[in-house]
Amino acid sequence: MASMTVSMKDVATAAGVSLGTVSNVLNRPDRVSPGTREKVEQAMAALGFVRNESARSLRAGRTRALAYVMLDAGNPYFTDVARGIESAAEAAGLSLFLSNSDSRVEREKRHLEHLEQQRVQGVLITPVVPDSALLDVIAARGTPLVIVDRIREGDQFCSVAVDDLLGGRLAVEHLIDRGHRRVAFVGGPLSIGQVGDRLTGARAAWQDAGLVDEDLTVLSTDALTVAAGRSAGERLAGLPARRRPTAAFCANDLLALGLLQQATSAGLRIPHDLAIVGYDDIEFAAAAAVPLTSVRQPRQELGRAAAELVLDEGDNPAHRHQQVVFTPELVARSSTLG
Amino acid sequence: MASMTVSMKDVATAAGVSLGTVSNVLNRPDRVSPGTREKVEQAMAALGFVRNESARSLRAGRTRALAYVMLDAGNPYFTDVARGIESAAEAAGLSLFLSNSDSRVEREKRHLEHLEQQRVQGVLITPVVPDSALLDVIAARGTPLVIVDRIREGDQFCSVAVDDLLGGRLAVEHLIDRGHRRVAFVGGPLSIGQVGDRLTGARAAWQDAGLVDEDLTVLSTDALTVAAGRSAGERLAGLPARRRPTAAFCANDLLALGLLQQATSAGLRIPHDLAIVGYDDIEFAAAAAVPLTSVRQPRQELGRAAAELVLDEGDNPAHRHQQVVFTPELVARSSTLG
DNA sequence: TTGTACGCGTTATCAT
DNA sequence: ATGATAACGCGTACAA
Repeated sequence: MASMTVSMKDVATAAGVSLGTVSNVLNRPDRVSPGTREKVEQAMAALGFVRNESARSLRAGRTRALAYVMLDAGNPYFTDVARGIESAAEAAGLSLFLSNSDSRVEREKRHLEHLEQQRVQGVLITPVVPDSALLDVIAARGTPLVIVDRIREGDQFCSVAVDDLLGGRLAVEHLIDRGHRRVAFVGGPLSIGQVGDRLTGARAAWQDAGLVDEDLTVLSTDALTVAAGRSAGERLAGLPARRRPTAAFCANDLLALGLLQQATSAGLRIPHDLAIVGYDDIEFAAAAAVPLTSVRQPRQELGRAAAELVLDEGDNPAHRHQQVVFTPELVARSSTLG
Repeated sequence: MASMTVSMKDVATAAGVSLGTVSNVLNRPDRVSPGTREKVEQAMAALGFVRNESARSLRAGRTRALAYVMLDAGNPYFTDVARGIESAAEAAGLSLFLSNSDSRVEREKRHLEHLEQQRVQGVLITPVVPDSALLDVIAARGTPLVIVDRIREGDQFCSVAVDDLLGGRLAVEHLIDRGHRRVAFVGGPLSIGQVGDRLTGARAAWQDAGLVDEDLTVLSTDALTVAAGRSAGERLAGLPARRRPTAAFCANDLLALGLLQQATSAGLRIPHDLAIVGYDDIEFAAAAAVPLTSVRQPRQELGRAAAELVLDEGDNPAHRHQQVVFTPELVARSSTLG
């Protein structure tokens, strides 16, 4: 109905007090006598007064909000990270704006521009391309910015990530322990830092075990999705059994699930014919028909730590940029333990 | 570095023009001569000017943004709906604020209050409790509000949903066609409208086929999650084979995946010992080791339609509230076709 | 074509 | 304890 908007001035008039008093009721209730406070509060309720956040932000110079630009909202990994961020934001009395770049640079750019215009207190982002110049521009202009899930060297900003070299190592050491001597690394594009690091860690473990490079083959994929996993599964299942790797280490769980599904439907038994290790340990990993061995990352903690870093950068003049690295953990399940 | 913020006034000074001219360059570029425009644009670039959205919104009386309050950001179903909303928002030149109530009323309330304070142009919401009075209050105060995934009768607001009665019917008719005569409905809490409707549709199909009520048992769950599905699976697998239903219709895919996993690990073969139908057809449904038969909902279209309704309500004085109902579709896969 | 001035709703400072 | 008033940055009507 009433498209008319109620302002503090209207409340003041209705309550028969001045504008300043209404403001005091809202912001320093102790500075106003119980009687007038009561009057004002009743007027607010009667008129349906709603604070105008735009005006507050304008006055304050910044919004009471944080923002997280997700790389892929469809990936439960990132929604878990977002949960961690939100819990920290809530504790700080801030709201959280979520947006989704969907791995596309132009969408990411659009979101970042919007957020800068909103004057959010801080931006958390899992960037499509971590060394995008836009990030530096934003940070240079004064918006606290933290990179999530990716380490960037240099002192330009803070970042939080999980040790992907170690994660790759854990996965492959586990496979070697289980007796595998021909392993495929499934993932891509390799230009994605996480993917490259996981592969590097995998190779290091392989070499440390004295195995030859050729037996750790790389099956490169276009994307880290279930569909890409399926197509990798086709390629793998198409190989003659003698040359086929006995195990696959996938750069994330979505790939692993796609691979698992395709391999199963091609008649391979998991883990007997093909063992599979995923990465991220999303909830669906444990729920797969063959529960998936995976490298678990402390997602919520990652998000919380990131949020605390932006907040510190915004509030603490003595803030120093830092790189926080969490430690992953292997969770062994049926897909390798048959 | 520079925590100093650049305003249009600064740009005007730097470019040697007046504030109004800078504004014109931004909002009506045609009303300004190429020469001065050039000067102003260079000044903006040099100073790193970023428009202040708070000031714009204050002036305009509303934000250039829509908001979607999701019921469960961890459920891919809702992120797909969000994608549809975003595409419509983008087409209208608006940004989209995503928030997640996580099925908790107090979180939903908090988000709604924030959004009202932001003066967003419209709120889309999949509510925890569809008849919450808060929704009416917000609508009454003038914020266009559309209910997503739930029909609410009465003319208070618009809503978009998928026909859950039909969906339940499709699922059970399919099972009857496949020869099943003892079926379990798995879902809950039944107080959730969608769940109740799907059950009602299922019962209708059951009765239409002349089957007796007792053979359509209800396995009630606490939540629509993978974990709840697993525990339902335990209960089901615990029944003696003679009494056990030969098929389960789950109120959503997460339940179905949990059930699938638990039943498999309890030694049941899918679909031979137990056929399973899910609901939503999320990507993981097709990717399960036994690909899941599911009832598909047009998620992106749902989101787009909802967004168009809020926009219409905001822009079109002749707007009339309406209830849009989409039609679901059964996608048959191995979990019932074995 | 360009400049001036006012108001959007809020907060904070300064008087009273 | 309360009231008056000046910003915050922007958009626009109006004047020049």
